[in-house]
Amino acid sequence: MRHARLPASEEIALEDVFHALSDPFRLEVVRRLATEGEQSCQALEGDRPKSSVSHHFRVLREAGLIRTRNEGVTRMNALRRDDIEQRFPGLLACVVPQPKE
Amino acid sequence: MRHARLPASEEIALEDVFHALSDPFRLEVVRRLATEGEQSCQALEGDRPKSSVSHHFRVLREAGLIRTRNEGVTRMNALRRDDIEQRFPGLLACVVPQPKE
DNA sequence: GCCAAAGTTCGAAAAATATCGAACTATCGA
DNA sequence: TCGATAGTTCGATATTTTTCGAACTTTGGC
Repeated sequence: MRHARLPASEEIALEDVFHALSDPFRLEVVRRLATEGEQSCQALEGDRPKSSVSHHFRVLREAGLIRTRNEGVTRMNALRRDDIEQRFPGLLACVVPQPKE
Repeated sequence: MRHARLPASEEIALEDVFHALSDPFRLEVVRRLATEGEQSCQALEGDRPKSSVSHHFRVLREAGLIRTRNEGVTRMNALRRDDIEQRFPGLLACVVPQPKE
């Protein structure tokens, strides 16, 4: 993999996180990763072209919200739950529909 | 921006809040309103021209983060702390340096 | 009434983002 | 090795935001 630009937990910037989450598509992606666990890109693309989906995943990745790993021919995207929680405690809880406890 | 001038608490949209907070100047304004209480616009303007400051306060207002009232010839801006807390519990705590309690 | 102070609005220009097709890359399976 | 699948990258265009000066509004003081 060539472009792995993945900020370390301490490097995650609040402005970047907010910017990433200010787009409805990206916000929905984060919510689904949170509730459904890791997903391929195409599992979350709506009717968008691949290049647009790829762009949004990149924004999420560079903001530090998700991590991507290869699995065969697909790439699985996972929310960096612990890293985000450690850096900005409580933030994810505002974003994600609360699971019953 | 999606909302009219001063959204009611229930109308505050998370995307709008995130967008408003994704700008460093606006994030800093929110932090200062949180720690120092209500302020006039000019108390928070840096070296920016008035029209730019006014623009940023408008974004914050339309996102539902602040409320503005007239006081003589100045306008005082206050964080809508309770409204935000009610709508998105815990969000402000991520943004604002925690006061010692 | 006139003036100054504090913001707002307008309009144009600059900068940042988003969108989308086409070409490219990497991996798997036959 | 060939073909298909899943994404990425590139480049060009479109849309959205930001910036800033100038003109305007509102309020208070004289």
